[in-house]
Amino acid sequence: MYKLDEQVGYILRLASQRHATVFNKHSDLGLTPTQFSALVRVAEMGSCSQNLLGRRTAMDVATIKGVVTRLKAKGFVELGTDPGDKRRTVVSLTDKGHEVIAQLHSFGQAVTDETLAPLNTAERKVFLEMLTRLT
Amino acid sequence: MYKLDEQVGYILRLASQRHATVFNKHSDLGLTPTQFSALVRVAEMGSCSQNLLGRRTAMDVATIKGVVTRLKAKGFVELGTDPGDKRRTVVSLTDKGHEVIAQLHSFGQAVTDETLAPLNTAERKVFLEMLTRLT
DNA sequence: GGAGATTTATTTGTGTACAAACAAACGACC
DNA sequence: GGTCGTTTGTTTGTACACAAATAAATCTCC
Repeated sequence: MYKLDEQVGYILRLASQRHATVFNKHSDLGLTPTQFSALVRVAEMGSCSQNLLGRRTAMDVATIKGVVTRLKAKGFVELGTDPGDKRRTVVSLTDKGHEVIAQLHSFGQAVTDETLAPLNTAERKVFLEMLTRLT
Repeated sequence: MYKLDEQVGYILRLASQRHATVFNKHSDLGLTPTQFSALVRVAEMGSCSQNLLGRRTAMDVATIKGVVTRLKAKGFVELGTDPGDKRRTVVSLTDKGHEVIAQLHSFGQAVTDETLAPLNTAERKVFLEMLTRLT
């Protein structure tokens, strides 16, 4: 018998909502989970095109446009044009962006730890490995 | 060293996106995952208030209002007022809604099976049990 | 150097997701 | 029956999430 509560898609939504709650509880830089991901990824990459950033953070071109716009408005990134290709918008961190990266890493680790709190260390490893196979 | 690709929140987003892709690939009634959940839940409950439906599908009051509006526009549900409490909007299935429920159950099962395809039967059980503990 | 395919980005539209403000209705208490 | 707290629902606003249409720019081929 079909039960909504046992469907992986439905449970994924509930788990994501709880993760969002944990994220918002800890958040103090006014960033959303999506903005956080984009910012952390720009820091990893040093600077990159908007399109590549979207692809490296699993965001649609329209979505990353909005996220980058808001990160710029918040002063964490600055935009430029690629001298070698006028189509490209180059995204890089501002000084302010650089300053908060270490704090974002700590914050992100705390969110992950609290989200995974119901699982022990061995379970976390198994769970993340399986979840990753579903992506 | 902090890695975005290893954070549970980020991986949950990727898994949800893949699930959405699987859902859209199979979908032929023009329903979104959220509308599907709401419709299947109304069928389970026989009829219920909009507020209860929202709570039983983990949707905010503003969100369930929109979802119910669209399900009504698509002809799957009808709305009424609770004679015992004028505040309440009662949501129930139309004939059309009743007609598609068996099909929705099959479709939902297919989506779940395909989403979980990278895991074997034993792994699925373990995974769903752990995922449920994170909700 | 012109044509055509592809890439990058913007814009518009639809559908969530949720916070917050607001209003009608209900029930408990006096 | 009036007050107050709570419940249910609507509306507005912000932030995604993504499809589709559009345009500028690039690259390849002729």
